[in-house]
Amino acid sequence: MSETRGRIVSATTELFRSQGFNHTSLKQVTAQAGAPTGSIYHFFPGGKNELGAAVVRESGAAYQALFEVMADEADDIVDAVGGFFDGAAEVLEQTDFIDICPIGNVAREVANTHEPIRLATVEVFAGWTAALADRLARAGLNADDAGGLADTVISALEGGFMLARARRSCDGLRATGAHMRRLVEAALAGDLE
Amino acid sequence: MSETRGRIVSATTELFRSQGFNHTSLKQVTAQAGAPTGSIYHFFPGGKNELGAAVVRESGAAYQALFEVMADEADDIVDAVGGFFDGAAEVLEQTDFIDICPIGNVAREVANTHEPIRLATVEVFAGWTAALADRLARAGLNADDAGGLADTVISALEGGFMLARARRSCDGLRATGAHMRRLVEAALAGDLE
DNA sequence: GCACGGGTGGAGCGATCGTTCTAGACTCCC
DNA sequence: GGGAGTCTAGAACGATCGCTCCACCCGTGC
Repeated sequence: MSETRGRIVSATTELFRSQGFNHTSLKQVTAQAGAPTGSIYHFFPGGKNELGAAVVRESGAAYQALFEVMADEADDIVDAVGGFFDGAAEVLEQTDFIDICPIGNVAREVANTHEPIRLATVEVFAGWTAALADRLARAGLNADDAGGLADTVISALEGGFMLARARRSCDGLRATGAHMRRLVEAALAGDLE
Repeated sequence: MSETRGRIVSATTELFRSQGFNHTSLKQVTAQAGAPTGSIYHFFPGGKNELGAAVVRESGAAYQALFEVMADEADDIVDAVGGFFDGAAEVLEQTDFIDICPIGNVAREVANTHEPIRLATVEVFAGWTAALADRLARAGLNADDAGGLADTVISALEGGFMLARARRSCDGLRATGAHMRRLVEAALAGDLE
């Protein structure tokens, strides 16, 4: 409805990307969004926690939509997985290693301290792994194996982000993507057990 | 030398584990360590940043030493990798998902905002991947492949921690460990290219 | 023209942050 | 015994935190 709400959410998303949840202040949000404090509390009466949860949910949904589009365009699920890692590496390099997944940032920060936001991250991860597992199952994997493999790919992606950003190099992330590609390939070929 | 310094570092390590860098206040550190503010600034004149960097470096070295011991005791590098994931999952469950790697927590928080700590995380990751790559190379892998595979395993481990802690379940972490085991096995068998 | 409600704008609250500073206790060498 | 240096102890500082509160603007329905 209101475009102000959208500006607040996207400004906060950007700030979470580069500084995480705890290091982002509402003053920074108001400055970057060009919105006053009152508007934040108008749209998010629960304050920073509610805003944080909304950011996690909405940008989580956006990433999932992006994955679906890329997977639809790819030749098969193997290429889709490999392409997602390569695409992420490219974006990371182009943005000077700032444009990292904000959900992963927040997830490790709040898991023990901000229960409502933790639940939002769980929802997002569940959506991602379900979307990937579904495509793996449609490619021929049984449901159990598809779930475990999806968890592995998402774990490697998030951990790869962490390593790439710390090092300011995407070499490891690309190598990880290549290994995930290989892993999916082998699983679909029936080499899993 | 001083046991107070040790108490400060280990108290901070515990706090970083469960709340990360930005959410940990020096007041909490003094309370948990039973040491006054003055002592923190005596041992770490650079304040919170210097303390944080020391915690990253020292607990990073401790994890590396643990890995070396486990790898020495394991039958081979394949079992060592698998065992490390399983051991981590067990510890996570026993500590109600609190005892997670503090370096990974801090790494994503500070990568864009606290350069000295970021450099400490880079050093630690370099030590870990070098230690793992060295064992992979000794098992027969060429140096390039060993480096890429080590990055993949460390990424999957850290990402697996993130997922496990958010979900409060280690199922995905164990599945990821099994896949890493399989990946190392395949690489050593020469199925890499 | 007027009342009303969604939304804007920002001053100011108490609490807490990282840090500084000074005073004192303890240990060791002269 | 005395002086130096190491370490402990915590009060206090300015800055900043998340948040509350209220005055105001403006489009819409009557």
